[in-house]
Amino acid sequence: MSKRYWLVKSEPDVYPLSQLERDGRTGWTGVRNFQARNFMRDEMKQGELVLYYHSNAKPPGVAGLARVVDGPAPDPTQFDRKSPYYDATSDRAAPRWVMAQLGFVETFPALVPLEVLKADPALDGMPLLQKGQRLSVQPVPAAHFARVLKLAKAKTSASR
DNA sequence: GCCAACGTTGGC
DNA sequence: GCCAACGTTGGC
Repeated sequence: MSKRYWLVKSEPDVYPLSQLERDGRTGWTGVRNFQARNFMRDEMKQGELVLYYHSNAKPPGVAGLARVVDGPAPDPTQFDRKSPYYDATSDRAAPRWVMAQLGFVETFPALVPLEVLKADPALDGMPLLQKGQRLSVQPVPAAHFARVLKLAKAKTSASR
């Protein structure tokens, strides 16, 4: 089976890519959407690459790369009464929410802005760009993933 | 700050 | 099972 590619969203005010770089790796806690959970639980495999997207940012865009560094694990915040992600209905014996485990890979030389992604015909149909999509964890078709990397590199050479 | 789009909840 | 109300996401 070939590798898949992913995208995760994070608000830079909350957990920017630079923080993942400092931490090295992190549990992707706080996801409370079933579809996103299912991707993390069932489909994200160790070693797969992840576009790290900054949402609610100025401007929003892809900041760099992360990697799935381990299998999924129960999200501890669901059992933490002090956490905003606490879920009183989750059973410890069968936790409802899981987290992916992500490691830092690289920060792009420059952010690839959402505006640039939208303007690129090669990215037509990319899930991120679909109207109304809000998934914080989502798949990225291989061709789109390669294209985003190319845009990130193109920025580098253009800035020299 | 606005608001469109979406997911979830709960009354019936 | 339907659907209105509500809360959240996230670009602008």
